Amino acid sequence: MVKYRDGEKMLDALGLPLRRSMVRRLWHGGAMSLSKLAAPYELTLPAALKHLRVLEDSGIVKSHKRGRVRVCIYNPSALKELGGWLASHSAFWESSFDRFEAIINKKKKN
Amino acid sequence: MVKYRDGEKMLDALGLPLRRSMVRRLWHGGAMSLSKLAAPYELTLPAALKHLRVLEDSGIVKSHKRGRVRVCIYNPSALKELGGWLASHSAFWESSFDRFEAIINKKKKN
DNA sequence: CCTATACTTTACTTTATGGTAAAGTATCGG
DNA sequence: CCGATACTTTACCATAAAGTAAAGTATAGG
Repeated sequence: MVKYRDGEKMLDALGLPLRRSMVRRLWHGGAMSLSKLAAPYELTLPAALKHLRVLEDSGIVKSHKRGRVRVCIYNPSALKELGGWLASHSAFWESSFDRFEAIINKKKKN
Repeated sequence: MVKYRDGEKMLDALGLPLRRSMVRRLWHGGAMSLSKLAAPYELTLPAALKHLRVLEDSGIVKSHKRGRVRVCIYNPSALKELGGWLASHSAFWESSFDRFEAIINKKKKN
């Protein structure tokens, strides 16, 4: 089961057009190596790896090493769950609101 | 009817924790003025206005002037539609993929 | 009217993060 | 083994976007 914390991470991850495009590539083209994933963009491998890590950390993408190749795979269930939450706009917004407000209030001087 | 283009804008808008918090405030606390919306954060009014504009442009939030006060309102249907798309991961990903790839390919020299 | 309020605009400054190059590590293929 | 390949790490840079201050506009209230 995914938690609302992952919802936040997913929204952060999807906040960049480039990363959304990478997700689409994986969703469209199936599993592929990091190099192949990065190929259409004017990106060095380190940059592509950084973005992959953000996507992986959010749960939208999975990856594993097969020899010297990093195989990247789209994880449909992650966005399906995020979508479910947004559609019903319930648990996700409620709980993360409280967390965020707590931080903000601590920061303010009153 | 909202288009997939708005889905892109919504994801861009929700890509910042601060803006997500603002959406939660409006969802939680109902309609409020820009000043009241901005109050919990260490933000000047111009900065808050910028973020409001991004949210408004995406359709997640609506606003109108009532005298000298800008009243901000959460629009539940926007995120509901985005959620529906993500949950069914179909139209949104398909169509915006083509658009984005076209731009990328034009940029690359081959 | 006159002052205060509530933005809004303009013209910047600052900083976070997206990007790179270069060197390092691990695996493959002959 | 040995060179080539496919990342990975480290250290740094460049800029877009988030932020500000200051001045401008419009409305409210006495």
